[in-house]
Amino acid sequence: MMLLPNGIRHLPEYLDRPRQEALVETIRAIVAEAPLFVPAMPGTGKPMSVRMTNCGSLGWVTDKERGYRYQEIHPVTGRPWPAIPDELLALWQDIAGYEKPPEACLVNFYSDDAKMGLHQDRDEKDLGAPVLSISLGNACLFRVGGTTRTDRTLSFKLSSGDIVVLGGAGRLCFHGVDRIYPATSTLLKNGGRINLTLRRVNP
DNA sequence: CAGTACCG
DNA sequence: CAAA
Repeated sequence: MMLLPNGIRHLPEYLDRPRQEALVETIRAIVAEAPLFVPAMPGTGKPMSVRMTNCGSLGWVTDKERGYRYQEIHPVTGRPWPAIPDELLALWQDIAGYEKPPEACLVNFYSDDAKMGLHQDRDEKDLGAPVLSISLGNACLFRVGGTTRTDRTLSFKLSSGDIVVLGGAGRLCFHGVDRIYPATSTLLKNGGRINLTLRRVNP
């Protein structure tokens, strides 16, 4: 386990290849039920480069008019999100060290040219629970900073099967994805990267 | 500002 | 507003 500044935990190769493959199949089923959508920035409506969907009782969404929020239904289909699969609930039990289960699992799909700007996860009412992030597919350059945007940042590579835990002092740290490294994994036949983010929303 | 322009 |  790699301990980074602010107590952020990096668990390299936490998931072996068979577990990664099983997760990808599970995600395929979720995406079939809750299709990927293009999120838009609040105010400007500028589309983000990632596509996303969710599973869980709540999903994180954003659009021009209403901005960042959690809601119970898919913004395009209007249906409830699929349930969080047992394998992810088990992962949370094993790693998060938090009594209540996650309510939201954000599924972000990064094409090989997608990025995610530095941001904080601060839309959850329960900031005591950690945020658990799972990487699948092509590697990425991940960047983490401190709790203000101007704090110095540290960049490192995340590979398929890696898990990052933002908890404790690191819960509100700025973080983002600067680039995807194309063709660095054979897990996803069509390339790209999937990130799963498990979060507890309500105390 | 979960975004991006610009410059060196 | 800053890193890359």
